[in-house]
Amino acid sequence: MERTNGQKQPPLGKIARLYYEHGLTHQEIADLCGLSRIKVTRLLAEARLVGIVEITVHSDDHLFVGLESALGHAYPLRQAWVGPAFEDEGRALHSLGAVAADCVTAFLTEGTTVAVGLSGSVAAIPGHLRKATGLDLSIVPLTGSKGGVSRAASPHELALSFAAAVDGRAYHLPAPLLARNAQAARVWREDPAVQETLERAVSADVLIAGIGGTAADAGLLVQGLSAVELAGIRERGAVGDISGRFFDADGAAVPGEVDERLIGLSLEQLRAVPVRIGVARGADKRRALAVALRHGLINVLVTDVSTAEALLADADAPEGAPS
Amino acid sequence: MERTNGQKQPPLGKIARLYYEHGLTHQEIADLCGLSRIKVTRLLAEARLVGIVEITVHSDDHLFVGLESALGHAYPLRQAWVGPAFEDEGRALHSLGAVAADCVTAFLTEGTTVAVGLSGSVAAIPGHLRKATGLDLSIVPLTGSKGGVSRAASPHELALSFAAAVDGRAYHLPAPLLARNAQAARVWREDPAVQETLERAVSADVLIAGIGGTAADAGLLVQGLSAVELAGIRERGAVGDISGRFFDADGAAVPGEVDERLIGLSLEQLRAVPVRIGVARGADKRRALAVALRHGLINVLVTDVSTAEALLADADAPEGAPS
DNA sequence: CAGATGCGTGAACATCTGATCAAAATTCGA
DNA sequence: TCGAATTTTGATCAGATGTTCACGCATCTG
Repeated sequence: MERTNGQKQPPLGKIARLYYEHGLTHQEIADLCGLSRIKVTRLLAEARLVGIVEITVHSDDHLFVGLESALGHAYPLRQAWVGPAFEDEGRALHSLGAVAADCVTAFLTEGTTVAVGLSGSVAAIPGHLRKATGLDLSIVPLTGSKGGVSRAASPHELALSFAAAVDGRAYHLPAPLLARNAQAARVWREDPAVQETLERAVSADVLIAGIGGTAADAGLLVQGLSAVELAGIRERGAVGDISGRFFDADGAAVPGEVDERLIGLSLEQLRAVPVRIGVARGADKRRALAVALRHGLINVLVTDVSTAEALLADADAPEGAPS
Repeated sequence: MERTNGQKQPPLGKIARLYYEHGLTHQEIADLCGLSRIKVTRLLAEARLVGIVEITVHSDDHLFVGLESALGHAYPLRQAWVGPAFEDEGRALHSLGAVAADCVTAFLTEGTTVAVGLSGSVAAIPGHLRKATGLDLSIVPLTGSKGGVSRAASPHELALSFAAAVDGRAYHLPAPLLARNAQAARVWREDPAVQETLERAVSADVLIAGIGGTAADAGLLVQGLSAVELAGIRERGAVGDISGRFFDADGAAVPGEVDERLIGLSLEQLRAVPVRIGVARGADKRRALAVALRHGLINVLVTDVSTAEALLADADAPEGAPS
């Protein structure tokens, strides 16, 4: 009718530029391009999502310097990164991912190998990473993959996302997270491809993993276990897990059936990685985090303000169970 | 001196990051940092201004492809860059600067020398340029500097801004734009420092200048002339100027007292630069632009939609003076 | 020292933006 | 071919943002 050129989808770049560089309002762009305002709003959102629009903050400022250094004194840490706290779980995850992304980025240098664990928090990272071209980075999964519940459930998928985001190379660990039984697990571990990737993970420079609690929904791993299995693990003293390996209040491995079925690095092997970044937040994780920090399972902490404050409180009352 | 709420000025980087990376609202940041919402709004604006926050659009899309290619056919141009049109002069200038910045950037390669002319439009560019590190760029003024009315009035200041923005090296032309008289101008031109910079300008790879009209307020140069001088120039057939050199309807130089007093490249010397970017918009400039384009004084055009359309109309009615 | 001038601040307002929801269009399957 | 499910679209509205204005505090000036 009136529009002679209104047929094709207008290029995102044009819209984005009109908005961000030329300062037109959504409405003005809509009029100019023959679209509805809402459509422009959505196209702009897409442009940001896809990465056509990139917003960078050039600054080394840390967000909560005080808390970060306090944590560094209270626990044996190389670094702590603290982000804002949120009521909403979705926002919290998003934000934590942003902090974690800044954190890993700080550890990337030429040829760095990063091992990634299975964790919802870790899955939130790739979206915030920015290309670090020319660094020749390698990304390795820490464990096998869990049946396809959600995308985040597979460290392999995660490794791919990371690799795509930072322009690195991803390796595959062709095995399930949990084998049917101890016997099957042993078979998997003998697979040469599995062995190769696990070795690569052991010798990684940086490790990034979530910390799981032992509450029923505190972590992706826990969610894959039956109530019975979980109860057994708790009975044996487990307070949390890192990359699928449960540990007790002394930071020691918790043996058992689940542990034998799991395909991935052992706690001792994890310790071999010099930089061990733990990402977690929330009341569920408080106990597990405190232990992981105190016993050096984790080296670098990424968390939010409220968890950080809780951890500082725990540090003052070391052994007494905080309730 | 510290305020009662005990907060020192919080770092811009923190605020910017909370907003752009973590998605807090201004209000939330204000509460978190103990500031008023408005203050946060202002700090964020400052962060963008200073360049702590950088918004990049990764796209090669041109804004008005149709107009740009039409101009390319109607006039002997290498390229045309067209931006949106605005009622408001301030916005128009800002926007034109953004387009011009994209345009010059497209011509920057290793070791490029850019010569910058005296122009309000050109002055709007540096704010939109982004660092192109490692290119070893040189920025040279095309003319001497005008007495300190506004910052934009000095090509030297401009060259410095450009150089700072793209991380290049700026050269100085230590001379006034207009000498007291022809005699004084000759003396200035004999100065070795002046000669050296002028030579550098003549052999520049890219030239970027505004186009001035002959209306009383159409251009920075014109504003510095007396009504009598201006009348004289118009009588001799001048329709506009580029970098201080007036030209007539045939694109030929307009000699005279002003021309002799001016310190800067001649029209012929300007033509020696392979890429000649002209930046201008508005009804005032229409006439001058059409001539400059038709006779190849300018090689690459940066303008806005409405000026572009006017120029296309002029191209159809070549010689008849459009009034 | 009073008055003038400029800068920084926050309140109120106007505008812009993004989320929600319902209608329309499209695709897919029977 | 029709209908159902899914996606796309636009209207409405709540909330976020930015601008304007008036005030207070500081410094400058006579």
